[in-house]
Amino acid sequence: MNTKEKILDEALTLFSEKGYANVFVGDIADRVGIKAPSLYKHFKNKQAIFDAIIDQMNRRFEEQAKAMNISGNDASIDASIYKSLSEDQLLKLGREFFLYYLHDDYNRKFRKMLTLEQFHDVDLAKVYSKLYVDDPLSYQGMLFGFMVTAGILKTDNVQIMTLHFYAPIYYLLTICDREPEREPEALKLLDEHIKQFDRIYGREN
Amino acid sequence: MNTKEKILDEALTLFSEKGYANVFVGDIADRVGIKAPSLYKHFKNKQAIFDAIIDQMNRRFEEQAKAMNISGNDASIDASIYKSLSEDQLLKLGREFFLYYLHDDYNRKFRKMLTLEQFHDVDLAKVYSKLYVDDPLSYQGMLFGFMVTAGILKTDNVQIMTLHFYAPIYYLLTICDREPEREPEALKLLDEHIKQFDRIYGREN
DNA sequence: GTCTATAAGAAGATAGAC
DNA sequence: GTCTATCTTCTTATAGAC
Repeated sequence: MNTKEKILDEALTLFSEKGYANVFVGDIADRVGIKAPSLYKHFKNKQAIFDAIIDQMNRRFEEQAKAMNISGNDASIDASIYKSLSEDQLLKLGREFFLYYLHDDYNRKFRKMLTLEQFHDVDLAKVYSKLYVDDPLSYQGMLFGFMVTAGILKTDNVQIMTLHFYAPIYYLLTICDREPEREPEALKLLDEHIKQFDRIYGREN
Repeated sequence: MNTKEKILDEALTLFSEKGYANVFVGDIADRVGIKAPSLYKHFKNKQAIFDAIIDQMNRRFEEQAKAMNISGNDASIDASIYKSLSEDQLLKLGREFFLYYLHDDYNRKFRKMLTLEQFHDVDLAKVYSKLYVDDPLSYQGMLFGFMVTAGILKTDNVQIMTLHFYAPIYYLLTICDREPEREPEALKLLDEHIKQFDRIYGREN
């Protein structure tokens, strides 16, 4: 990893814990192993570091979205995976999704940073809403839509069913971001949530 | 309102929008209509203002909890209100609860301030979790418990049922805190959520 | 309790040598 | 690209008059 990347990496770590205003250029430099003035050879100023992190996330996200479109074409293939979805499979998928977002360093730090900066301006509010509200809901909603069509799930309001699936997961994620020691408790609730979700919306009903 | 109270009030307004570190003592003084140094006659320093806001919230919360215990004694009276709960009544109650927390200035500002400061230290994390995770869930869970006993609601896992009720409400609240212009959309989803909740857990099933 | 003046220090950023 | 030295500005907080 080159110096520029290392700066972004360490800055993200600090921003996610302390918030932009509480992180000093010197703190970032310390962690990178250089002096503060050297940092200005890589970025115009402190704000440019923050902006670069946001840009980087947008790029990664678009790549990921593109990769999903390639693997899933019109996403009906993604749904076909779920064609014969047992409760155990649903649990496994839910847990994997949850633990990935919780434990993946980049995802966790970026989410925490945005949490602290979401009210700072309209653009950041929109980024937060896109990443953690609208996109997960519309993607998950699309998958659930296919599953309803396939008769795996049953509902007359896919949007609300998706909200019922996703909102508790989001809620448990915010608990663990704030108090990581509550992860076991959250995982237990996650399992019970998914089991109950399956009972409510699954084939059997 | 005396000067000390006005300082707390204006400080909360600013902290909730910009975060503690981005608010300067002079900003608070400006809004109060005094000069920065005068502010130090009322509070030892900037941190003391923040701490006083937290203390004030704790006091208000304890008063409210006490008032609920008096009016509801062992809370079984609260539950009796819901004895004959129609979908319309559930909708009305849910909407009132949601709009109160969203529009009440003190609640909204305090919640937004804590959102921005929740990772700053363990104490603030605990305050956030108490106010917006554990207490709502245990209080709502208690009410739902009575309603299950009374046969108004049906479930074999009250905790998860409560999570299914509360998590979407929390989720919609965070959307509106971040993007107030999305309130109509959130209210529509709130209504559909509660209707669906009633269909899932209500008497009829 | 409020003011003006000011101290004290922190933090962002630049200059210029290497 | 990194460093030391330094500048500038901003911010908290105090001193002391009224």
